[in-house]
Amino acid sequence: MSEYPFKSIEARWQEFWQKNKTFRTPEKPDMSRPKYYVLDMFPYPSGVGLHVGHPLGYIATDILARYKRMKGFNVLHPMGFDAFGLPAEQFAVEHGVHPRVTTETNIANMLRQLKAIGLSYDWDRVLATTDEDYYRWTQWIFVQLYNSYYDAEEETARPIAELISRLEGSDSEFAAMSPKEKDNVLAGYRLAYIAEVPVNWCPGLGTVLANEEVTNEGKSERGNYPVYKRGLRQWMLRITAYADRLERDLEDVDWPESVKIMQRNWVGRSEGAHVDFRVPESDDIIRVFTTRPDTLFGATYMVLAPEHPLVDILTTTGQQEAISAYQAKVAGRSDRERMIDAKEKTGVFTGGYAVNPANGERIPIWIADYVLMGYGTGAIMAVPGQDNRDWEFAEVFNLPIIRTVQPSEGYDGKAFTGNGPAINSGFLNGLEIDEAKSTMISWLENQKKGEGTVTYRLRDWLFSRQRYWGEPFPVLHGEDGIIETVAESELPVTLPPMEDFRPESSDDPDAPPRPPLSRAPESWRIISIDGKTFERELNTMPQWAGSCWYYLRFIDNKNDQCLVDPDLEKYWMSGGGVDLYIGGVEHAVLHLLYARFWHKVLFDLGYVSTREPFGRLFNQGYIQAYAYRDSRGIAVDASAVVDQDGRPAVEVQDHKNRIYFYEGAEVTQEYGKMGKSLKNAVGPDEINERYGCDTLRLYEMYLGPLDASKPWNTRDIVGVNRFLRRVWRNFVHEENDTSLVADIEASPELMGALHKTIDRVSSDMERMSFNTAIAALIEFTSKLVGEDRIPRTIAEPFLLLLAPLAPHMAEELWSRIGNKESLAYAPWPVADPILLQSDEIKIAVQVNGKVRASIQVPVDAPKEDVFVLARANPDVDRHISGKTSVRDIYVPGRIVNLVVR
RNA sequence: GCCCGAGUGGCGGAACUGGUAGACGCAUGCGACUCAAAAUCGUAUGUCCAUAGGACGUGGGGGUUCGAGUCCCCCCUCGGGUACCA
Repeated sequence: MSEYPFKSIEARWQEFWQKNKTFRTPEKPDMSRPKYYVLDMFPYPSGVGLHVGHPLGYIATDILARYKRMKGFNVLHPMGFDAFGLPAEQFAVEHGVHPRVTTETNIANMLRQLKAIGLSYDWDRVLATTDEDYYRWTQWIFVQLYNSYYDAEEETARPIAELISRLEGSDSEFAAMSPKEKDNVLAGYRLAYIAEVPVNWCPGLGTVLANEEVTNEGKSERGNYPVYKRGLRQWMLRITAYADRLERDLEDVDWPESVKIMQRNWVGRSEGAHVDFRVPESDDIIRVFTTRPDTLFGATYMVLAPEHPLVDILTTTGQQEAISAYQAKVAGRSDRERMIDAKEKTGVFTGGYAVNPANGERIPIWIADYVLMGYGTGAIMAVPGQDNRDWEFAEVFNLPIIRTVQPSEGYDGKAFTGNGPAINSGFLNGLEIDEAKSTMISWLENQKKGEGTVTYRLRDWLFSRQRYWGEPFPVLHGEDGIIETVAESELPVTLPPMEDFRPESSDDPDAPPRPPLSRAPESWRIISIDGKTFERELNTMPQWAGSCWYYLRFIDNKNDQCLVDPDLEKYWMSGGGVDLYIGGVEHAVLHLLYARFWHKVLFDLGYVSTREPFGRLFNQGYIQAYAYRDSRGIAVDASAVVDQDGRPAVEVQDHKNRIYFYEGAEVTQEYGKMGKSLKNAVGPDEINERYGCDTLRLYEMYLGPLDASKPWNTRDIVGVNRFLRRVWRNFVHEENDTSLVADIEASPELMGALHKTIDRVSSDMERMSFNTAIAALIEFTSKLVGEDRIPRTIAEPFLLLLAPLAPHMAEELWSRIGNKESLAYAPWPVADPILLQSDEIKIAVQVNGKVRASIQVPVDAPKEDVFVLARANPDVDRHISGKTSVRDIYVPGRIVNLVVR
């Protein structure tokens, strides 16, 4: 008896592919052939290894890579690791193990797991963002950003040197400045610059925290230290310069419409006006941005963000206490929490007033947390008549409401946001909104009280981190405050060896940050060039940096002269960039926007040939699983959670009336994306061991459509395993292990079924509908069960169809029926159109839209004949006899509908 | 809060362009093989009423249409993102 020996088969073929470098993409490909660049979003090499959610996308891209090879494409299908980042650093802080060691161990383990799934990556192109010869070029790109500015007129990045020589020549004031002053001016232009921005500062940990690392009580997730909002000098990247292009060029890419919409909303272009409100008896001006300058006459009060710099000046002595208390309350909350609670309107009157520039009225100035410092100017004019949030605020605090747009007839709601003529608005009265806007903008401009403007929700990219395990900035700070970038020949600036990776903590919330690199040996920190002393930048880059351009490095990963060879770049990126990029929709905005931004800069500077990096994007769904949170709202390791009877949560999670505990403390259950955030990962190794990776591959694809999220449940896995065992029995004799494939003629029925299967599987491959492709193969396999011998003309095409999905079994059977070569590059079968045709088709007959019968008709039967046949059917006749015919409908090849009364 | 998705039998899902809802798989029932079990093969399986047959049915409510899982409006629930998790 030979039961499907998956272990030996899978080991043999994985070794074969590795030894023969079957899937290696030549460094110099034959460029006369079409190319297909299929890319996965690369993983973080976590300590727990791959979870079953990762391979969902990887198996899909692998199937396509294998399919495209069989279709004659040069395929580039690489894999790498986004290996800088917090967990390795955190582990280092806690256990004293260098992040490099942890990272290398984790990568080795994940490589083993990836290879064990039979993924056809070009293993010679594996890279990690932590490789010195990779981050050398990440730093190089940073230098390009620093040394460039955005020419808004020409809409392109240019070398800053061009701007300097222009200013030196035409601007005498600039020419006369000291180097330090010039630096300050240029910082206003560079694509990389330093600015002070508000952050969640945790002095106890000596670092900035993400919103998710801050608990509801304003404490740090780790260590429970207090967290403060404070300004910090940070590296920023001027992504806002590209806002328009990032929005506009979405038109040219084949991405899910929802992702494009999210990116457009994230960029958040809005047209409107800046309006200046004067503060009486002072020189202070409060500038606001509004999308509705036409409603200025209805601005009855102003609201500033609690952190707005003018608040302290405007606040009267009587209000001082209330204002400070409110500011303190708000400071401990994240922007997100402020927005979630936005329905509950809170705020405090500053005691100060401003003058409405349209009508000269004195209006009160409030502070409230629904106005965020990070958007617009951090101040708004409140127009309750036309804005819901303002209306609600005005109701709570008894502020005046003036309608300045005539609501439509019968309108009895609160704020009116629809169209209508202006009222109570002086010179605007009677004008429709669009006209009123432009009239008001010209008036403001004439009066020097404001101007028309476009703003974006998008903010510049905060690019520095107070961490060790990231790319060092190739930046030197001179004693005189002058900044210099490290010479290209000196790159990479490698991380110094260290034993203590903690940033310096402090009890003083205002103490300057001392990131881990401040503990680096002086020999690293301080360098001397031409007699001048410099200190290295002590911050590092965020994890986003390395993932911003890895798709380019895969094209030419060994190049030590430039980041990518131009000819290779042109070939692999032709046709609009990466041909297919698969990853989770969680990257819809940040990663994809950052990568597009860098790509556009590289395009402007002439290093890449396409405007966009990723021509086609596809989001795979999530594998979801139960997760658990403790009383502070922090996710705990799901595998260590037990119920009240001490049973592991994974065994009872579907049961009702369970209470869950983690280390003795009660936790709450929720359901969501499998991964590190929710700490609910399940690995693929166990399934591999028990059923083999061809089963795992098929199972993950058979779970449902690729873009749908679905729960992880191993119960159904036997189904696809039975399918593979059935295929094996069809091809290999159970007793003597010999091939059952023979050079005999196939029946016309079987041949017809095969070609319909070829047709179905081929179109399913094209539209990435792998679950239905597998269903088609299962159906066809059932038809083979009764056959003693499988005709070769059936067997070979069938194995080729199976090959991308279950490559180990396909290769094994392919070789057992006498083929000497791997099928990895064998041509994909083509369905014979003649065998797909049939003379008769089945048509459903409806009466008044309800199906009553189905009839066989010739494919080309004329309408009238079909109606006659339909009426002749007894099941139809029963429903139409005695009734008047109103209308007969025939959709050829699909349906008959007889409408009667 | 704001932005983006999803919701179809007991379960995972199919139905690609408005045209027979439930392909395929799991689970379950029955049968064959077997001393027996496993494996395998065959067969049935949306719900309700029932004799032929019929009514209902794609999260809920309304609408458009000869015909709606699919299009439009309102609502509910769940998931993703919300800028330092990536």
